[in-house]
Amino acid sequence: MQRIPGSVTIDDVARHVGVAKGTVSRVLNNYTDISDATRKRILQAVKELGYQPSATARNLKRGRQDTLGIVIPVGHGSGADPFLAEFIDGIARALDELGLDLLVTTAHSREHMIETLHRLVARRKVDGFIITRTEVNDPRIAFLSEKEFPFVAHGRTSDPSGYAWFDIDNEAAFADGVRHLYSLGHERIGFIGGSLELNFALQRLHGYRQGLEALGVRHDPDLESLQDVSEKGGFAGAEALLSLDKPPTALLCVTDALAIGVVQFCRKYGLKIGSDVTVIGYDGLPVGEYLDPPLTTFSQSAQDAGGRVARKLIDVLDGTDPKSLQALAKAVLIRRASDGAPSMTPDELSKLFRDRLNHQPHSDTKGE
Amino acid sequence: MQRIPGSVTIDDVARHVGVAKGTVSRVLNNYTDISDATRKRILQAVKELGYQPSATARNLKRGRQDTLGIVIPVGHGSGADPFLAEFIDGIARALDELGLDLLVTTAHSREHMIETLHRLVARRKVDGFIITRTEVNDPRIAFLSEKEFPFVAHGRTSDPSGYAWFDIDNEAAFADGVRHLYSLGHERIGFIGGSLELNFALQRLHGYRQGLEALGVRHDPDLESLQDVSEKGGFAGAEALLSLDKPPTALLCVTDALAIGVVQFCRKYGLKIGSDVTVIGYDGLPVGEYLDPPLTTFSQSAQDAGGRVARKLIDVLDGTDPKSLQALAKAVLIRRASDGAPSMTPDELSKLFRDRLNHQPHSDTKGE
DNA sequence: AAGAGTTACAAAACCGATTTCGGAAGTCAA
DNA sequence: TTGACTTCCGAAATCGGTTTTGTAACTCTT
Repeated sequence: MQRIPGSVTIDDVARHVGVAKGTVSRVLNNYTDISDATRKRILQAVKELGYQPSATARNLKRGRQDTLGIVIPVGHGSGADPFLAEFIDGIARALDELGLDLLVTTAHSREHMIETLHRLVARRKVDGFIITRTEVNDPRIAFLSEKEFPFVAHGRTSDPSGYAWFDIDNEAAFADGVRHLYSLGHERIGFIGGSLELNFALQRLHGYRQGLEALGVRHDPDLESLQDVSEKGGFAGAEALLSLDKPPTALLCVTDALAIGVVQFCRKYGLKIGSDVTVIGYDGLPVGEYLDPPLTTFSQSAQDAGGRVARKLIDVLDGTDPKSLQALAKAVLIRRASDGAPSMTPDELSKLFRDRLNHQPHSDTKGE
Repeated sequence: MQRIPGSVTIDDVARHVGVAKGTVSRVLNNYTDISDATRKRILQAVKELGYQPSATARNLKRGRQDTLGIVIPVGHGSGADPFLAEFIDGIARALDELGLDLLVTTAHSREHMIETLHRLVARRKVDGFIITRTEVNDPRIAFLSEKEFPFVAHGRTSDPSGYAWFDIDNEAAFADGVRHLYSLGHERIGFIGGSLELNFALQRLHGYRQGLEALGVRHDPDLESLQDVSEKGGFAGAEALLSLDKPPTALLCVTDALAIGVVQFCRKYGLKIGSDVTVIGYDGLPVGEYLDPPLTTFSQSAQDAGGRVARKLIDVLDGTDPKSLQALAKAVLIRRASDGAPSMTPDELSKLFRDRLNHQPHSDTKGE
């Protein structure tokens, strides 16, 4: 009863032309056993009536939804993750070209995420999933694998062998980062990371250590601070590391958000970024460009990643073996202005910082 | 044939219990004419088999999709709009509570957007639409209104009488902004706006002018610069206005993106923000907090707006008269640190700026 | 104890497409 | 002519639910 008004069905078209609805369907789906004359009349009627087949009815019969799903984690009111925003943008663009749509849902906890996944799979609202921010042991991937439900991951898990994924070579990037900082003259290089359940955080930590080892330096656990992957976390991480007796002169952060927090911290205490303290982020977010100084960061084009991942998932749905759809890309270091040669030794930095701590902190905190 | 493996249907449940499938359906939909014994047996079987009804089949019969749609405009590779990201986040959170999902698609041009809208409506993939960034004469609203397809707008059009919307009182906000700047001591106040086809840009311009009028100042077209609503636009706008013979000492920008561009510009020429030049943005983006200095801005909580708009659309779908679902909210000025009393007169500012222009510009531009 | 109501469910129709099946009409070879 | 093939399309089954309709078996009335 409450039908959408003006919605024309295949029966309307069939009646209008005087054929069976099956015939209309065959014309629209390019079957060959239709005479040219009839085809033309039907096409004409379709155009006249503005008929478009109901996605629902078609899906019911076909068993496909032409829709992909993504579940994004949300914190408590913290605001959208800019990386994910770019990523989703990239997915949607890619899907648009293929006539598919993207279903976006949120989850506020790990349980909620699995629950949502479960619902969407069981109710068959989507044909496949895109998983982001993979964890070392990811319950989502376990769930979807077990259900044999198509999906693709952005990032790997501890065992990346059985599914399609796209990832960045995080180890290589961070090893490079260490080498880069070392060549700038930094001897003590700090690391601000995130929960080691997040695979990218773990990989970047490994890369950081590998980079040090390659230089013959033993990694110092004191220089590794694990925090919430957010601006607040970066702030806290900077505080922790710069308070050390022998603080690092350079900080390698696993995300731009963390790096932004570090910048905040340094600004608050009047430490000059790019000389007193060097900061490097990761994500290549556009925001970084507008920071003062513009943030040096590893870029992986979230948008591009979204597009790639979407296309991989389409391939999976088309029957390609997921195992053959695994790809590793390199991150590129975008040097802006937050890195440079150290202006002083760790000891001097420590002294400077303590000085600043005792004075009224630099008044650049927020007004009202 | 290519059915999702392990997908259990209502028939499976019915057979398992030994009842008709209609009976199962009635149990699941809380009909009363079922004996307790049968109800229990069916519920038991449902749990045992892990049955969840197919959304598609249900939708086909019900004529509803439990899905809302949003079409977001995307530029050419420019990156995601942070405001929209927050907005969508807010929508998705609200919908999650109600068991609805959000379909996100992109459109790269106005025509493409209408086309996408058309497709989604005709194929009935969504029950209603959320329209953002309304234009003074919005073809999307015209289209949906004519089709009598449910929708809600974030922002109004020139004739806002016939549909549901949520908007901010842009005029009031900008009039307030002018008053605020004037009270800080600014005599020449500039305006950096966007295309006047965007209703919010038009309204904010009106508000700006009203604010001036209320102070008995006649608005000066030279002080109004219309740009692309982006960082680049802000940069260009700042350049245009600060190059005037009598430049404004304060710039009111219609979005934070523009304000960020202004900050960039001032940084490049070594103009101190909050004293030499005052900048105020609009959107209350979290990013603004991390700028140096933190951006003073009108906040309207994109996330909150998303939630409100979503709930309004639900109400429309539930039969509430859209005309009764119109709401105007106030923007709040968040004072951070980019506004302050002018440190000099327009003439002095002009001289200072010309000086800086002739020297090598301050070297804070990006390194490679 | 007969007619009137309930109760509790089975059976069937329906939503709007796609796809299978089968048959009428036309074509061709024998 | 007649049987065998095509060509073209109508009829019906199907996807997996929801909703309507119908009815057997009880329970009340009076």
